[in-house]
Amino acid sequence: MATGGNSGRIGAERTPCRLCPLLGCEGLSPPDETQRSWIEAFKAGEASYARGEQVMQQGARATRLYTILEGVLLRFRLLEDGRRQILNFMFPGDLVGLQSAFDAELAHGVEALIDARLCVFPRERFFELAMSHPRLSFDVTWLAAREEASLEEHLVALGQRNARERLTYLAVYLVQRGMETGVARNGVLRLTVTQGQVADMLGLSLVHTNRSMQALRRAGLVDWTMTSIAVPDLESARAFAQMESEPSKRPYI
Amino acid sequence: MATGGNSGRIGAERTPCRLCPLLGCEGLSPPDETQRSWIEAFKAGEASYARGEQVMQQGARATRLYTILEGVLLRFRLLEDGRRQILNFMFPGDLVGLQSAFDAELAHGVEALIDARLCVFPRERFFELAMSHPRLSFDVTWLAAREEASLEEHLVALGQRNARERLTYLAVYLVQRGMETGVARNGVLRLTVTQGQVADMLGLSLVHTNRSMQALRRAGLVDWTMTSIAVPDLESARAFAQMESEPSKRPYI
DNA sequence: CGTGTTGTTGAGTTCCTTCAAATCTTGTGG
DNA sequence: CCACAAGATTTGAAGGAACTCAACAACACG
Repeated sequence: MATGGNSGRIGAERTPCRLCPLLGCEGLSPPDETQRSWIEAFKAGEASYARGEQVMQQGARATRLYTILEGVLLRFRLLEDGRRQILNFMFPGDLVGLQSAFDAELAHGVEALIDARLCVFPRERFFELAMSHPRLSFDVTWLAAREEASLEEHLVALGQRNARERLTYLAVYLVQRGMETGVARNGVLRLTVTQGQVADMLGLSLVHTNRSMQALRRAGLVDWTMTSIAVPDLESARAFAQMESEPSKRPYI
Repeated sequence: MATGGNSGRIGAERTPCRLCPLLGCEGLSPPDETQRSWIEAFKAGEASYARGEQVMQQGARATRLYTILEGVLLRFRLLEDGRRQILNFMFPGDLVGLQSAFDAELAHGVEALIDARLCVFPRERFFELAMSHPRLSFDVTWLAAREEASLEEHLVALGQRNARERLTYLAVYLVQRGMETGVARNGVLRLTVTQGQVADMLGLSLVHTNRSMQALRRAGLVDWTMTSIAVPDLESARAFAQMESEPSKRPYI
């Protein structure tokens, strides 16, 4: 882990958009013919990253824009003294590096939580695309708004909930996103998230995260292990964490 | 306060866009001729809200989209048991109700922190605008990305900082935004934000918020009173709260 | 077989919360 | 203009949630 090396080269393989793995996802509404062909023209290639590799470096001025074809990434922010805050987890269909499309330097880093395959778009053509294809641009805004909604949920969790509530909140959030994107089934998400990562996401210490997880496991609410996150009863977990709304369908690039 | 009544009627007054008060703002880059005329055509009128009035109701399905001409709003999220999380403060030039543009029901409420005047756009024509004026649509995406960046900052604050750091963070954030939008000068923002509101934003108890404020006042870092927020030395305050980047300029609607 | 990462457990401390009550402000109506 | 009510700030004291420090066990990896 923490290999540091920024490999993730653009590979020769190039899945044609009509075979895009995202087409099979429940939670996504597929683009129409014309859209697809334009996306295909916009696409620069694909890139693969191994678990733990950096996809984007905080502070850098990114030149690419990505869509996740498969895998899970995480976005985080580092502070000078070494503390870090994980901002969000990113699933297939999510857009990576929107900020970078607006020429500012990246305020966060992105790394692969598990092996991932990304679809690459050249940043400099983003503006061009937005101008020539308002419909796609609109969808991008939609995605941005949805990401914003996620962050709001996280904010509510950090601001208003205690450790155990935060943990169940995050478990439900992840399992839910996993189910939408075909990564999870039956309330079980097979994904390796270390307790350290959870702690950095929820603003808790590692030790307290550990103890709270154990409490939730004993209570039968959330079973978060090294290799998977399981929420046996989503409804009661939602009730425990005071969660309400379920998310809606979305378009994708 | 908490007048409850949702007045805020669309008034007869209608500032022509070429006299828009936002044109005077340092932090905003003005639209060109064609853009302005299209915005003007899109505009449905203006609405005024008194301090404490609800602009948008959580759970409702909003029919309007707003831009703030003057005043400050706050966006919040209520939980069933009465807890509330303030998500963000909104300043002149900000877009209110973007989420509602995507037909989902509002996950947050919006209320006027001080008397405010808003520019009203009909929600149902938003899509139409996006399709016919990609440039403006692009700017909206820009705004959404910028709001997202704010939320990320808040998230870092709640997740990684202690009470006093959070308070100075918020003070700096507010004063900075105030200066960009012409509401603040010289590190002083004349704005009534109650300690209860601060507590609800930062995820702290009212009592602890109070004591931490006093500590910061004694330390000379932040002087947060009933009527204003003052940060004598922005740089040392930033250093204390471990803040780094300054925000960039932005377009507006 | 050591080395590094992750998970687990114990003990003591700090930060923050809760409860409760007093003071100060603000607004309102007589 | 004063009295009163409602809201906001302030202060004290006690309890609890979460943190730090420290050590050890389990596991993967080369």
